[in-house]
Parts: sequence; C-alpha cells; structure tokens
Amino acid sequence: MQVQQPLDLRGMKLFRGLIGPEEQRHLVEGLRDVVRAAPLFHPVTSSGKQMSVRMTSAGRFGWVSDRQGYRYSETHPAGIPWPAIPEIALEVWRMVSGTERMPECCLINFYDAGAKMGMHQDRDEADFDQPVVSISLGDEALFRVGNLTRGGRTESVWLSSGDVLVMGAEARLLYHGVDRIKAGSSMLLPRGGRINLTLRVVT
DNA sequence: AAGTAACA
DNA sequence: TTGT
Repeated sequence: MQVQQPLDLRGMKLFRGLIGPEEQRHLVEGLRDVVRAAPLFHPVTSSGKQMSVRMTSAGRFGWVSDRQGYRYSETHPAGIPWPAIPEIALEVWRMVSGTERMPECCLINFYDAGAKMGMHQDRDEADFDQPVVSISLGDEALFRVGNLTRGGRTESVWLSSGDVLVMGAEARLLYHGVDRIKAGSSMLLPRGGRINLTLRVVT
C-alpha cells in the first residue's frame, strides 16, 4: 500500500484506492472470521427505531446502541467479547491516522442495497484529538459531509471499495452520513452490499 | 435521533 | 427529483 496525496473534504482526508484489490479480499476474509465469532445485529436507536445497517465490532470495545443509548461496550449484545481487529485494518491505521495510539474499536457496518445512515457526529469517544479512520469495501456509497452543527450546506461524494477516509483535527466532529448504496457497483462481496469499517481510539 | 417525513 |  502506497500513500498518495489525499483529497480534502471539509478537512476530512480521502485516500482514494489506498487498499488494493488483493488486500481488500484479504481483509474481507478476516472480517468473515470476526462475523463468525461476533454475529451482525440490527441496532435499535434510543428512540426505539431499528437502524437499517447491520453491525458488529472488533477490538477491546464495540459500539452498541439500544434503549439505554449509545456507548462502547467490552461485550457483544450476546455477552461475548469482541474478536481481534484484522491486521490489514491496523496497517491502514498506522499509515494514515497520524497518531501513536492504536485503535481500540473497529466498528463494522454492513449496508445492503437499501441501507442508509442518517447524519450524525461521532462523539461517544473520550478524546476527540484521536481521529476516526473509515474504510470502504464493496458497493459504492453516497457519503455526505455537513457541519459542526445540524443543518447548513452539505457536500456529497461517492466512496468506492478501497477508499480510506480520515476524520481528524477540525473535521473530527463534522456531521456525516450515508444516503445511498449503488447496488452491483462492486464484485468484492459475492452477495453485494457495502462494508464500512471505522477504527477509533475510545478511551 | 446513528430515524423519518415534510417541504422547497 | 434533489437537498435540507
């Protein structure tokens, strides 16, 4: 993997095609092991609505959401500890995060053709000086970036398999979300859909 | 509201 | 239909 000059999206850094096809396949293999140990689940928001993405996590902590609210937990909702973060994901982190610390959570979101993610901030972590690194795999996604508060103008960009987005510094708390998945745009996942990994330092 | 609908 |  060779780091090229990133594109700038309101302070977010977008490394297009950072992860090559062979490494993408390798990473997906690693994720299969994670999902086998910690099955995907449909989270429910604090208002009781089901999210359209299915998710699980790897690392010391996983992100969970239920009637109690959002938080990081050391166990899967089924009570089991989270599996280790795949090595390739850690390599990507070392290349682009710009921090000495290693991620404590790798949130794995699976989007089928109709799944979306509403505009939100990542603010359940203790230290906002630590960046969030997002890895796209599989079908293309229409990603939207907003502002530090809700509302205002937004910008959208299509994210492709192998793209890596770093949300750090002044862009760490920008609202963002996923509006649409382009079904059939990638051959990486045999049954289609998109996987997004977000690596974070939690504590 | 990590959701949804409504409105321009 | 698209953007907020």
